[in-house]
Amino acid sequence: MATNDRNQGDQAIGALIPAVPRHGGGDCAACGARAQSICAALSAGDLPAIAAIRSDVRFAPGQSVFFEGDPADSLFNVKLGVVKLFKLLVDGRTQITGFLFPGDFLGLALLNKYSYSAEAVTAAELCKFPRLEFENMLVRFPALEQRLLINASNELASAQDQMLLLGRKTAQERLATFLLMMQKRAALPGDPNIVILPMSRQDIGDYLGLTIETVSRTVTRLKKSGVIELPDPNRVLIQDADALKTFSGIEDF
Amino acid sequence: MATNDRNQGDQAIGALIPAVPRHGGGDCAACGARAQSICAALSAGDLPAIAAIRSDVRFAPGQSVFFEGDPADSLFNVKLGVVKLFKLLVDGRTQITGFLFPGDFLGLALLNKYSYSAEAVTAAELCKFPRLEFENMLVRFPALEQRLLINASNELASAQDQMLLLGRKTAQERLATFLLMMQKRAALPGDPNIVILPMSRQDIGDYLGLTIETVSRTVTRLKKSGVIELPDPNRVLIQDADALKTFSGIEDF
DNA sequence: CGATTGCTTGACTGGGTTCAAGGCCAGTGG
DNA sequence: CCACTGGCCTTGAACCCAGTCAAGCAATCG
Repeated sequence: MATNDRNQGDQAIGALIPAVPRHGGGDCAACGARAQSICAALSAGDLPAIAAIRSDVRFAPGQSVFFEGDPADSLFNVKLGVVKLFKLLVDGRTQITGFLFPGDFLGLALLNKYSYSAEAVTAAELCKFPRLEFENMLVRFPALEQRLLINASNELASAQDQMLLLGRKTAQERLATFLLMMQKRAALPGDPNIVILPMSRQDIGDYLGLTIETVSRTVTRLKKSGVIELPDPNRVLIQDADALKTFSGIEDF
Repeated sequence: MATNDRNQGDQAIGALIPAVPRHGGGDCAACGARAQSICAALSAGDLPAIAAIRSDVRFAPGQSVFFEGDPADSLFNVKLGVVKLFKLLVDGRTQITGFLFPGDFLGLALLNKYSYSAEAVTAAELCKFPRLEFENMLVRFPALEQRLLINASNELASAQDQMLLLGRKTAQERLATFLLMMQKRAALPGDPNIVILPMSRQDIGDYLGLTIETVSRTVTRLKKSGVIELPDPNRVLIQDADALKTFSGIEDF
């Protein structure tokens, strides 16, 4: 069993940068995340319609985007930075269900309540859509709804991978899988073998169902066995990708 | 770490009942699963269109519906019985990602490959749709696609609950959560406190990330503490639902 | 500079796994 | 009718991987 009763009050930090939206943000044509986001389903001609309902919101590291149980009034696209989604048990044990990168979508909810919490890991900028207006867009642009379904299917497949990891993999297999996943999503442009870990050891543990100490020890073991190097704690150099793949339990990488 | 190298050849049993489809099955109006299935999104007038492309398939307990990696040519609705979805590691470790009951849908896939395996737990009857024809239906009936998206959102939410369970809950909390979940889905009509467990202890373990022995021991402990009774191994009488809810980590039950 | 924060390391503990045996029941065949 | 068999579940004993508790260390910041 794993208990994490670290304090939960980080969102106070965020108050430094009040997440005030700039309205009718327009200019989706210039959005760096568009090509990777659900908005790619829209033609250039349709962009103004969605630009009219959107706004930008910024978050400081540790600042909360929304809490589990909040009324799900908004949907978001990550434009910049990294966001984590997580669920809590009453005693503070935390499970991070995913890390979101630019282009990723969040906010789908049942019964109009978010079923998980979302918090900025790094400084982040999100594109925000009011729920009702967004739902109108779905009716108007079926391609957008189709894209959302594809999106949800992808997430479902990753969720199942993650269940396999959490239910059956060893600490070393979990770390290896995680590093390969991060390599896919956050490799340094220029050197695909240098992976940046924007999140803390605590976050990695909460994502992999491990404690911070086990994460640290396992990373050290991978380092000592020559599979990876650690120029600094938030940067991993993958020395032997094949070994990592073998450790990870080989899905498809 | 958990290893399950039980044999995988059960589908031979299924050969006794060759899963031969009865074609153009028609008669969706009489389908017992319709109200709970995605087909509820269609009006009575639209039913013939989908009836024309569907067929019925039957499976014996242990018989495989499809394997991870197979070309995803078909989508299915469970009409009768229970089906399990699971993923395997190379050494045989198994994670069941979900149990499906009548009305549940399966088969959404990326890149035209199933990303998990599906197998009948009990004798089961499934309604089968060829992929291409089904996709045409989605274009023709946007309400169906919308329903599918809602469906996927629901599954995603359960998947996140399951990640919390697998990553952070104790054996006892997992079992309590599982029994409450099964009560919701498989309570005996007549007495909502008698829950039928159609799957083996091995399946329960593979779903909860535990070994068969831990499942057995934990069930015994719950029995000894008076929370449940076991008339027989596949039937649970819930004596103290509140205690179960407390044990489970209380989500929303 | 002391204090704080985040990461690492060490020693010990413990919950769940592993290994092994035994019980129960349905099906089978002598 | 009963011995035998094989599945499935339960129980016991020993072990081990990851958790817990507790320092220690390095970088950052008032």
